[in-house]
Amino acid sequence: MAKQQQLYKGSLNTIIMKLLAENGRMYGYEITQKVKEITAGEMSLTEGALYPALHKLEADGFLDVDMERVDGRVRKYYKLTESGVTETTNKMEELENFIRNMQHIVNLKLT
Amino acid sequence: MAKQQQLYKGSLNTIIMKLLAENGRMYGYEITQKVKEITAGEMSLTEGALYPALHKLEADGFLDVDMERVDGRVRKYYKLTESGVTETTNKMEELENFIRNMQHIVNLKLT
DNA sequence: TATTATACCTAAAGATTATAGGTATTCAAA
DNA sequence: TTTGAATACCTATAATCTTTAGGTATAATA
Repeated sequence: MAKQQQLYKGSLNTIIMKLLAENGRMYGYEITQKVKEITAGEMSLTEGALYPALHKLEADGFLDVDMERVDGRVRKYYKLTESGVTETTNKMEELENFIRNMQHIVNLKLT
Repeated sequence: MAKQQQLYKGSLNTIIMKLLAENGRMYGYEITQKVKEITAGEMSLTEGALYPALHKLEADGFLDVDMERVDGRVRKYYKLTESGVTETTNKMEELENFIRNMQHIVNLKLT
């Protein structure tokens, strides 16, 4: 079992929003599974961080929700609002700038 | 004046230690200037974060300090200890993993 | 002489994530 | 059949890290 990669604080919202941008419509648990799948288990979102983050993004008007009952269980599907799309673009720019600057600072060569 | 890039929380120690690894011996204020210079002012370390971070790294045995009086002002020069060198390697691996995973998650193309 | 740059520092607040619980249903294995 | 794992949601509290907003002091510059 490889050591779990800790999230750099500030990256969670970006992850959530970009996944929604690419997949259109997702529910919380699905997002956690997607991240595990994409990173081969190296990263996993904790639910204690994820759900409050989703609620905050919704409260800020970046996400819309609709409930759906599937196989006897309720899912809360989230999708980006219009301002959520704009915010996603901003977050992505921030991430790209951060990574670019970090590359320069730590003299990092990415493959 | 472009918007200041916020640090992703968790990256400060990595920045400090990698700069020390590359430059051998630096003092706090010098580190802040170096980051500004490298990132063309896009990033700047706040002193309120930097100095406590340096003290913690020293307390954890990753940094050694010696004082020096230069032009009537005291500088505290820091350098990596042996375990600091090891820790720097670990931090760099973490950063590389984080960036790689983020690239996959957000489908990011870096130039 | 007043301001900017250099050089250090700390306390408190703010933001974000982790830990550690909780509920409830479905499905598979024992 | 009941036990455990997976699915699916949630919250409160703690922990972590950085920002904000101060502070002191010297040297150089306007």
